Amino acid sequence: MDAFFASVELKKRPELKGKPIIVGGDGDPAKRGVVSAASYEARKFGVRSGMPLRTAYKKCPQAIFLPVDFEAYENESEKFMSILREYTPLIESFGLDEAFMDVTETGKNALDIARELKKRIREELGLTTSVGIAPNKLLAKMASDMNKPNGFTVIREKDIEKILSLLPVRKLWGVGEKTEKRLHELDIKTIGDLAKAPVQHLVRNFGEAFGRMLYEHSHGIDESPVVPFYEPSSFSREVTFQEDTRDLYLIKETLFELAKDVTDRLKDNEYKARTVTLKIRYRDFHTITRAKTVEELTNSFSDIWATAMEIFNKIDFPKEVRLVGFKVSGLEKN
DNA sequence: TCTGGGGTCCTAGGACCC
DNA sequence: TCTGGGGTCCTAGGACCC
Repeated sequence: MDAFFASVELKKRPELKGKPIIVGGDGDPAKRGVVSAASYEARKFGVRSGMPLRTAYKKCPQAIFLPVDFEAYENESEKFMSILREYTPLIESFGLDEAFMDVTETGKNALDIARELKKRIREELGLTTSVGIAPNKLLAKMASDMNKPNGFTVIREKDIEKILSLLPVRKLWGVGEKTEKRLHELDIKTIGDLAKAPVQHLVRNFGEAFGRMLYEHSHGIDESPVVPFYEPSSFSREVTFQEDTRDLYLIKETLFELAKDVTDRLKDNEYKARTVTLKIRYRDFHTITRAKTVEELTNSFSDIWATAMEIFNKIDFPKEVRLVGFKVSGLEKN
């Protein structure tokens, strides 16, 4: 889905159409928060998702800043996914606004399906999409990114090398900022350069799993199946304070709220957990996590909070805190 | 100066067991 | 005095994705 959060906001307030829209935090560019989505009008000013709202404001002060309205996006996402489900049950959602579809067994032409989907989503939801069609998930994902917005991109088997080789390595799925930098240090700038590197060289530099993945991905190889449902492996919540604090009561109180929330979600989804993790991010962005695993699976708030306090009491607070987080993992279904 | 929130997966090291 | 090799579980941190 193109600029999904921003596009849903425009459905709520059509009079804003054509204006630069920035969705993020609680919609106040003077406060802490980052851009969750920016309309293409805002992107012209250099606004990107992940950017601090304050920075976005400097780049585009005339933009309309709106708070994140998850409920609205979840609703729209439901409608989007159910349209996809009419074509195949083999759908793997990836966040609220993306999905992989395996249409191999539908007996229909993938391009026809894609054309129909784009049309229906435009007509029924009033939203535009960018579609990628390819022999595997990796290439479909990269294809969908190539001609945004309103894209329609096909990568055929015979064109894989030609299409990949000239792209910067950063465009490869799984290569972020850090890996890009390390690859540059190895004089690897394009996906073609990466494809020329021997597997062993990559494994030595990036570890067994990641090295191998880089090798395969650079050759367009991806055998991973479309998986319609994953068991969750953790539930968590975290929050950044508007101002850094050393007030231990405030920190503990905030953790308490997060823990209640997470435990409610644990119960609602009918899981029990064995591990509790606290996360503290200090003023200088140094971040620590401290975990404890108990013998017995539990979903009882008082058990979970007791474990959290055991951990909490061992944590040092030598400097101000900007974020606290609470997570449960080691899950099993009730 | 600034750097959200919710997830996943991987690695390295230590404890422990046979 | 010198102490292997394999496996599992746990913790902490880091990179990446949307």
